[in-house]
Amino acid sequence: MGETKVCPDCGSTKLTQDFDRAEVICSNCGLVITDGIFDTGPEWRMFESDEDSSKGRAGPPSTFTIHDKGLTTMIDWRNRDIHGKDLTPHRRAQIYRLRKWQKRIRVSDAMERNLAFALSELDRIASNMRLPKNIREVAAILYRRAVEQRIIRGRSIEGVTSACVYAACRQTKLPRTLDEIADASRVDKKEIGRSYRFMAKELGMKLPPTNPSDYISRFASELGLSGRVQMRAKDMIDQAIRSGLMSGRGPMGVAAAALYIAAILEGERRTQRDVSEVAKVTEVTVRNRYKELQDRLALEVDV
DNA sequence: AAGACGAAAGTGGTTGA
DNA sequence: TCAACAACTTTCGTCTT
Repeated sequence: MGETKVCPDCGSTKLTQDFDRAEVICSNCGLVITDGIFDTGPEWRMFESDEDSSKGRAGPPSTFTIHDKGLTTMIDWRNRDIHGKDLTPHRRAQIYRLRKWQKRIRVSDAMERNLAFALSELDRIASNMRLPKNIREVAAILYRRAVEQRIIRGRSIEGVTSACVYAACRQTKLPRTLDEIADASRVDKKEIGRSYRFMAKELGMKLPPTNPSDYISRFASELGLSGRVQMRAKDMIDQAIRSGLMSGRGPMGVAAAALYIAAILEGERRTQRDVSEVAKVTEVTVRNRYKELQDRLALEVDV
């Protein structure tokens, strides 16, 4: 690995090798560079056989308790055998070594258990929200890094996983709102936001503020609008942003308004109510943004 | 009757002292 | 830590299609 590589996504040269798997990861955006599939399956499922594993994903994972089912053997500290007799020196040395390994295994065990829970939680949230696989992968990587950086300390696992999902969505340019994620998980919006901000700082990921355009395709398909409308809406947003307007405005409101106007322009009118519903803002906000867009961009919209 | 509009008061989050 | 502030929401009455 002599040649210097560059992240194809963000252009950063800070690529790091992931520990236990032969993977190169961009430390800026979390993108996996090598095409090796990031398969979370085999590893974290550990030794607890395949029996129920974690495909069933309803409700709180029952696997949580199963993890140590009969598997965490304790080695007694007394140097006696089951009959209470003393052990031979040879035997004692052997037991000593066993204890040592027991300890070591248990340390990594705790981490693995943490990961196991977190990743199944991650999967639960992600499938709740119908997120594409690549987002889950990015989220999983972020979580791994969060664990390595000791970020979870003092924070709930669920909070951090939710934050990972949120971050992953944004990185992938398919942003979801904190509310949406809060709905899909068991953590409230506030907590997710806190965890996210902390993570962003600690992991040094710089995410640009959400671009309203990123919402367009999702909203549009939810409203059954054509590609032409989407194009038009994105154009409008680009124009507005480039001329410095719309700053400080909520991206979803902007997206909603642009979509609303574009739909009218293309003869696919939707009501303000419908648009505001998918964008999770109120009609009033749609109206306000739409007014601004209208006279700031000098659009002629015959309503 | 449904949708669009806008005023006014209320809410939660950010910012700056 | 607290108050000021802007964005956004809620509510509601009126106008338009």
